[in-house]
Amino acid sequence: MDDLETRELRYFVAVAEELHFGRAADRLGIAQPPLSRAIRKVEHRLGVQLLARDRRGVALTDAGRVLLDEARTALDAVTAAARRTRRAADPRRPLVLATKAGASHELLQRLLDLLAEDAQAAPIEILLCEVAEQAGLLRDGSADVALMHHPYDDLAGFDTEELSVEGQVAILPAKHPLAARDQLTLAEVSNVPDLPIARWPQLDGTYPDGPGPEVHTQSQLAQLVALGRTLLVIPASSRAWQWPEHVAVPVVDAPDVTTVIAWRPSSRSQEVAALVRSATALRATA
Amino acid sequence: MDDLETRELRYFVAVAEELHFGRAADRLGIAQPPLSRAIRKVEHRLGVQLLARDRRGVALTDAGRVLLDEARTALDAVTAAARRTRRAADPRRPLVLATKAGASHELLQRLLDLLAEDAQAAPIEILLCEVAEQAGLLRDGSADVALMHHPYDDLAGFDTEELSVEGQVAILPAKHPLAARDQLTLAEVSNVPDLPIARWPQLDGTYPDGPGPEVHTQSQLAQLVALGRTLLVIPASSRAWQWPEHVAVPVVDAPDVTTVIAWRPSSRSQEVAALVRSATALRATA
DNA sequence: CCGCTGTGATACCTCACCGGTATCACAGCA
DNA sequence: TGCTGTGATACCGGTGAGGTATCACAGCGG
Repeated sequence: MDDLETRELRYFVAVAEELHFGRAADRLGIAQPPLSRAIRKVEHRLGVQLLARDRRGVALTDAGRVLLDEARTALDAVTAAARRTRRAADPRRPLVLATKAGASHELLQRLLDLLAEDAQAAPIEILLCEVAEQAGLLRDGSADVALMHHPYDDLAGFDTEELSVEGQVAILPAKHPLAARDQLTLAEVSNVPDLPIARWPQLDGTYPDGPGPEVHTQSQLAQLVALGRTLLVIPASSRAWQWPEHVAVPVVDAPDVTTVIAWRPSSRSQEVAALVRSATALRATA
Repeated sequence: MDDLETRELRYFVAVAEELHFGRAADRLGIAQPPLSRAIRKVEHRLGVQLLARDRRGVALTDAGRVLLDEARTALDAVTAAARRTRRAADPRRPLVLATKAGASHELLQRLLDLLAEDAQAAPIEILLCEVAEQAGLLRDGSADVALMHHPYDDLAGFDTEELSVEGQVAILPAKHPLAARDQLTLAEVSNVPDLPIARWPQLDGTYPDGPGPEVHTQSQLAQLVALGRTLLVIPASSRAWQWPEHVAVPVVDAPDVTTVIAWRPSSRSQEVAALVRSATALRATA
């Protein structure tokens, strides 16, 4: 079997992301020539052209795009293997729960309270992350479970249990005329000329086109709202947005958001199973 | 980052499976001393003891068990990366559909007929496999989609669409008294002294205890039934079991079996999506 | 008690290959 | 026609993977 080595995968990902051998080599901490050689070797081994070098720049071929995607998940799996093994050997390892900072605050609080009461429960560690990071953290073994939100997050590849369903609110600058309303519709908020929707980076790191400001952290966004530059529509339970300059107005026709607890389906740990059981028990008391 | 190399993962898996450095080295085609060194190095790098060597034999530690599991999936992901990349570069690549030999025969026939009519549809290749192999084939990129059966197969980690639901039948030797019945119950078939249920290998390759014969392919099983040595309960649509010496009797209280089409959630290929759409279209006409 | 066998670990050597430096070939551009 | 920036090539040195020979030790049969 002519398996690729993880080193080769790392190299390819670096080049595919930078689209520049020099910068990629820099990022990897090696010189450019060995990197060029390594990539050619991979191409030769696979019998496939991955990069189109046309003097002055590099572009991904179709096959290269596929490998970029596959290599990322394969590398995640490899790091996860090391991480989980180390944690398995740690006698007092806490479970790591990843969640978006500020989201589902009350639910999380109740979950932690419940676990605190239960002397049996494994210790738990909260890993707060930015939007849409949870999937990666689960995949590379940085987290054991995550709170995620349908339809915002991509739940593909995980097992989930539904925890709660809630409506959404628009977060507006307090001074804006719309902030005085006691309810809004999607049509009303989706096209406010002086409050264009902010744009998040896509998977490849580039930003979609549009009039709104570019952001990649929640605090940036919170500040932009406070400054009266944008608005957003989020689940009602989110607590990252309670600045004095913010006003939350229910959006009556926005799709409901479901908070779920997610974990890797192959996780056979009883601790994870017990945690999920505790979390779902909260539903009854909700 | 101290990522493990795939070579190291392969080495560890070999030792963990053989529980014997010499045999593992043999299987890997290298000598024993480098293998010992490589494993020690991994243990040192992770700071974790993976194997308990106690003179005369090797045993897995808890952490070792975790790594064995994680390493297998990581290696699958790496092989999948190479395989899918190669296939992406192949202009006339067919989609590969994995299914248990003999199962859901009519459904498969109708699906192939439907695709044959559709000139647009990508060419498709059928990969027949033994019981429970489909998950591995999907994971390591050998197959794009699979027909799987709930609750028999482990669907964890895949996206699925339900295709059909059916009852189960007992397959019996024609000469056996129970073969004359026109229906049976689970209680009746589960404990027939002269027809003990056959035993399949578990994940680790060992067989569970019990009176029944050990099998690992369907044809072995088919023959054992014909010989009057065992019986089995399977979905009504299975066609691998129509030997003249076999009789199928409905088991009225057996749980229904759902045939699903499954694929890797991260698969972004339109061909796969189109195939799934075709398959689900069959439901309406069923 | 003494070999004998089978285990993994150790010692030591060799050479492949990874990575480094220097340089080339070439496209854009003043 | 140089200058700059790109990736490819040439060549060299050191690390480390893998080989052979051997050890240390536990069982076990005589």
